[in-house]
Amino acid sequence: MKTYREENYLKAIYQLADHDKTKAVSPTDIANWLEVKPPTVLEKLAILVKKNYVTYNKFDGAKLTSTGKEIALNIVRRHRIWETYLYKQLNFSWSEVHEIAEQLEHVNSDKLMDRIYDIIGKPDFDPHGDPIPNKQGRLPKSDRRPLSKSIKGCKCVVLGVSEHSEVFLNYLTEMHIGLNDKLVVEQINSYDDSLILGTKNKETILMSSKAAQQILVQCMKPNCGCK
Amino acid sequence: MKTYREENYLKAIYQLADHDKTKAVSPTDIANWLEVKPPTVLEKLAILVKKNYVTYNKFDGAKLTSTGKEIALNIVRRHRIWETYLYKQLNFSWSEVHEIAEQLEHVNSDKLMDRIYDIIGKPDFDPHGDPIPNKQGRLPKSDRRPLSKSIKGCKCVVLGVSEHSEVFLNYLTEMHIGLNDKLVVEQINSYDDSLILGTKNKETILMSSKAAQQILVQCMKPNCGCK
DNA sequence: TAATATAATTAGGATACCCTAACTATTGAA
DNA sequence: TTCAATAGTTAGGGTATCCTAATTATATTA
Repeated sequence: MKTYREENYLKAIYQLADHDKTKAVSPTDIANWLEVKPPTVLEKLAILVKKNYVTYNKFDGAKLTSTGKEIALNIVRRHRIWETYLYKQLNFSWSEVHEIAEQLEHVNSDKLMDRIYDIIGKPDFDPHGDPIPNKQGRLPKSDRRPLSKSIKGCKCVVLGVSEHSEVFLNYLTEMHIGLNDKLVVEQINSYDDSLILGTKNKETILMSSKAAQQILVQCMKPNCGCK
Repeated sequence: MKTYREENYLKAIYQLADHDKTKAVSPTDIANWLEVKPPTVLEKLAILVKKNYVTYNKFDGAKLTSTGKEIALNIVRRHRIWETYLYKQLNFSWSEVHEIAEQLEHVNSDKLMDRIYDIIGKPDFDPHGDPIPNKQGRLPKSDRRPLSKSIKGCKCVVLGVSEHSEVFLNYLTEMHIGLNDKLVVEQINSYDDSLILGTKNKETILMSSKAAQQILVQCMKPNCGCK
């Protein structure tokens, strides 16, 4: 029996591991992520280990087993499908969809997910540019990389963001930067790595390195020389 | 804090009271409805009473307070809006929608409900003729009454059903009786209160009193004399 | 490296929900 | 009206989630 909480623990472990692949997922990380206390996490981890969804030890942290990963990716799939649906079909803004999808992702009906996925046109990526796992839990490939790794002169398309906070998303909206927009890197200030960008409206904007690290882009030409 | 279970208890009390307005809603009724045992219900009732959502005593049974009724009607509203949406927009069959709506009704987002309600065209009734409460918890008026209360010669329109079981809905389909169909009561057998009905295809069918009690109709003439 | 800060863990509790078994009150039928 | 069936209630548990406080282990840093 997978409860709503259990799904959230597995998803949290997946997302934390995905976010920083070099770092072990610690009980404290999970606790902060889910806004519970570490002992609560320890207790749940013991259960997840017993169910063979997770392995855990102090040094490697929590790791999903293949079964656990399958469940987590299914929730991620549902989440991203719902986000796309809310954005494309129900006219929610980029910054609104996450919270509602957090609830909808736990609705258990494969048939419903199939219908929704059909309607949005079976995309490989959600409106944030995050890949939608397929039913088998496989992720589509992409050449997305942070905008901060561009070289001068690079022309690229915005495919997503790494940070989903409302503050950041609102910042992008104010800057008139949205999904699938084209950007041109006109200048890179070597002092602080800030970028001067040309945007779709022929505006020229200055962007900090911090922000550029969170924007995921793909070069428009195959071997443009970006890292 | 209203949990998903709590919402279900309030909805159950509302629906049981609505279904038979003369009968007190007993703990056993609620237990059967929610598929739990009576002591579980008693325990929850004590909590709901303390929260002032419900009053309870052995003789009057469980009754919703105005606060409790408001919550219950909001859940009913969500449920019926989702059912309509699943049926009209996502092409689910009537027998499929209930189970999925049971889950979706607990998703908490007024904005989402507003969008969904807009898309289905802000109807007052769901496809089965059940009234959709407005945001203030007020039910749209209708003169729906059981077909079984018709007098001989009555001409009426089918507006809904009181029973939503698959068996019953399939029976109606077989009998070629659907929403908005016109019926004429040609004869009433006083022995068992069964009815002889004229239907849209000029068929004549016999219907038991049991079935007629579950079909909700409205007379086509204002003062036709039906009870 | 010793002192200190941080993380992991254990112990002990609380609440929400759900149960069975036993007891009491009510009702309904002989 | 009395006895048997049914409904309501109480007592006592169980699991899932979550907590605080205290303890132990690990890391960091002066």
